Amino acid sequence: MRLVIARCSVDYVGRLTAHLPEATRLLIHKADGSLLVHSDGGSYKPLNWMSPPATFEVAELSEEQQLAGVVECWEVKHRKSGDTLRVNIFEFVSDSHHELGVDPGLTKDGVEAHLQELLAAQIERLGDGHTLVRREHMTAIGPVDILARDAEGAAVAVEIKRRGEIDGVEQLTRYLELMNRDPLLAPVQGVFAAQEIKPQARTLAEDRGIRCLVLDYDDMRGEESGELRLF
Amino acid sequence: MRLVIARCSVDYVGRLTAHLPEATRLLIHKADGSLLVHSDGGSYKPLNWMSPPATFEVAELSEEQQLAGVVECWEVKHRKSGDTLRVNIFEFVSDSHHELGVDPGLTKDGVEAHLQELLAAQIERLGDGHTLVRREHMTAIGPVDILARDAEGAAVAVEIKRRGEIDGVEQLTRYLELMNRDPLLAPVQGVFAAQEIKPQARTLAEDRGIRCLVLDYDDMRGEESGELRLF
DNA sequence: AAGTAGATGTCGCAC
DNA sequence: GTGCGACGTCTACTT
Repeated sequence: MRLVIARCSVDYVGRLTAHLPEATRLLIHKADGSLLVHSDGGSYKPLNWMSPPATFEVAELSEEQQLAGVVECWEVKHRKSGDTLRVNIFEFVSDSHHELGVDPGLTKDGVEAHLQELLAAQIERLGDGHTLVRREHMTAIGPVDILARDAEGAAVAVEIKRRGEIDGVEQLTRYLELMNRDPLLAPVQGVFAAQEIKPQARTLAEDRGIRCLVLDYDDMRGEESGELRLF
Repeated sequence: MRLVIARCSVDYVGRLTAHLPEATRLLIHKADGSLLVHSDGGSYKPLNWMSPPATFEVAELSEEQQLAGVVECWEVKHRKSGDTLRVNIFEFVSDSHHELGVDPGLTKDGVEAHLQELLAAQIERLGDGHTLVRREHMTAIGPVDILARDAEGAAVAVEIKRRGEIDGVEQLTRYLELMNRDPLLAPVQGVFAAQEIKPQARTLAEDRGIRCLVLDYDDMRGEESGELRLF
């Protein structure tokens, strides 16, 4: 990994064209050929970048570039799409190289999968007398998170999200449309379950007769550990 | 901006919990308090990070940490959400600081906005005799990209995307539902226009009576410059 | 290879 | 601030 602090301007030509005027920035050139251009602010997204796999080349300086004060020009090109990042360097402030080796990578503990697991185990949160049929019930257009039956034995399809937004309601609507054509299931009641449901999503869901259920993650985890203690 | 190359492990606790085992990485600590943890590969997304605004603190080392060989522990906490990133540093390989100043920022030329502009100017691409009513026609749930009328004077609502996927069809469907309740507009014909339309999106659209129109960006730009030459 | 749904998405704009 | 759509989305996973 090469780290360069330099006064530079940057031009990107690819899916769009973009330009960064001259300023001092951090340039990160990774082992896989990718290049990141970072400023001292913003979030993790670079001002501009080239993703791997890419080729890195120090380009010949045109007379125009030399007159403008460019001391080095980098041309980073994507191997497949041909997208190009051109960096005009006016001054090197710092330039270093470090061997990092291959990273063991991130391990994460998801939330949505855990929510599904918890709700399947605590299915009565859907309402008294509810029973679980199965998780990931397959339909022609994809799996419904949870299929259950209410106290009267009627089918209940549950879509689980960490944050409930309109997209999730649309998804559940498509499932319900399909499932309600199946005489063995119909009528199917829809439940939109999430840690947090956005007002617009709730309005859309309720307008379509879909019930909204806010899941308290901490509470559910508490109940889980409580159950564990009993055994 | 502080740049540190260090052998470290990282733990994130926030919307999810995640862990990075000990390895040599690049740590970028920005002026706004944010921290990025990068490996020598992957794309522009860091292995782990904390977005601004955040507080940075060098934490006391527990006995356990000292025994494990930790020489310094950073605790970076998000000011609002309380999400925390803890970096255990086992060895400093490099440590430097640079003043970058405020960045003038990126200027870009978009594509979707340009497509809308071009289609409005070349409205006959919708079909012979079509006329433009307006761009960004407001409805109660948001603006329709283009409202036009066909040769017979019937309303045509156009949704434009760079890449046409199912979401876009759902969006247009919602607009059409609403617009078809307006006696001044109904019946409204839907057109889903994009540089590229995914098969599933096309199937869904056509199933709902929405016409699909593939836009040739280069061709449209060519016609635009051709028109410019005439004047 | 292509399609789909999720993301600690991030970013920018309108209300 | 919240809502909402776009993004050079990226990414992992399934078909």
